[in-house]
Amino acid sequence: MSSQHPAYAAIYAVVRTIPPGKVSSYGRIAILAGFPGHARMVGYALHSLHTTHDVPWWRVINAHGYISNAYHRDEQRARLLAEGVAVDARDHVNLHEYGWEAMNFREA
DNA sequence: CATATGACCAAAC
DNA sequence: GGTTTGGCCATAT
Repeated sequence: MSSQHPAYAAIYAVVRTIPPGKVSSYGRIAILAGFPGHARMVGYALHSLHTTHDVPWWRVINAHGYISNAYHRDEQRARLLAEGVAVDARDHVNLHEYGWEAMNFREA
């Protein structure tokens, strides 16, 4: 792998942990990777993936539940829909339904 | 080394 | 629902 920064490896590892049909946020990934508050680094790390398809980058959206990716939002929406995640016409995902366990405190 | 920009976030208005 | 502000840090120039 050609990770520029050591922290990227941890970020990628956490993103790979997201199960299909679920989504998480940049900030939450940063916390799980051991870098609370460094959400921006997560976004940069995922952007750095470019063509490397080792990581399910499409399962990561912003904390508001919206797709933040301006470059591949169409592809990201299509991939999420393909996994069963309902994406709104405004590229919005219901975090209460599809949010990953790590950010979903009510499951009972 | 200094600035600007960015797949962010939370609080405030 | 929207915008603005301050904060975090990696890259590019």
